[in-house]
Amino acid sequence: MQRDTQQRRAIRRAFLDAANPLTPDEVLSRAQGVMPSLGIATVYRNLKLLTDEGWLAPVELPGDSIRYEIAARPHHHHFVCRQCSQAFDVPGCPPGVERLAPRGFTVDSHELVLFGRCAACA
Amino acid sequence: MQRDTQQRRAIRRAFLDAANPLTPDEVLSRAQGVMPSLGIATVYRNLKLLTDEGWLAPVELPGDSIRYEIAARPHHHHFVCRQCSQAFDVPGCPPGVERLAPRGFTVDSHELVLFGRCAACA
DNA sequence: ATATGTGCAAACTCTTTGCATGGAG
DNA sequence: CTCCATGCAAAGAGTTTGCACATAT
Repeated sequence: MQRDTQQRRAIRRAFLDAANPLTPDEVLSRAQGVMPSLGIATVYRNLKLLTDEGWLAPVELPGDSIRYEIAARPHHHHFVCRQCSQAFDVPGCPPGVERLAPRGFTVDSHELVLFGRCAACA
Repeated sequence: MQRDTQQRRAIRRAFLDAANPLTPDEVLSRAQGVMPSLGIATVYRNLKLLTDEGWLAPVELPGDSIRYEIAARPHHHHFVCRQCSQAFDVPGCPPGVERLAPRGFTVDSHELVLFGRCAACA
């Protein structure tokens, strides 16, 4: 069974407070605000655990480490700022995306990433 | 100035012969067919160099190492097979993709990745 | 002849794992 | 009191860099 440790609670809190997908490092520094002794290995272990559990979903955006976000969010995509390299959520999805696949290929999911400058870095 | 070494020629050949974007490792093993003494460090150095030159373009598909492809190709996207983890080119692009960005954000490029089973792994 | 390019090995970064200790139940 | 979870440090994977030697020009 799963224990409700301070570390795990701090990590979950980090995601609940975040508006964007977070890298392991971002999770570490945010969660250390509450739990300063937290180590990076624990972060990785919990990211894996919370993902297996279905609470987190991996967001594999190019360029950086893998990020994670709370799984129970509606379908959306991401914008990555080339300046500050933060990831932002983008609502919506272009229709008909799955139909681009070549004949004989089966699409089970897709990821769309926009690159550019975020409002703060513009 | 740039020297036309056997190694560099073997690396360029690997891309000219490939139909898909290649990871550094894939480049190494293909180019070693022609140049067996080729080392991975040389591959990395040349990938960087050919990219800076504009001959290659990085394709940062999630999940794996970064891949590269010849830059002078028409705009297209990619399909990644979850079984064999190869990347395939997908012609076409859904219209209006750039308009998904939030107000105040500037889009300079985008990447669309489809995931699933390729024809061979289906 | 000269300076760029290469191969090797060491350094680095990111992630995972082993092991003794700590804390939730 | 038990066992799962944590922290630390070491081990792995992928990538980059320093240095002496090779080679394209």
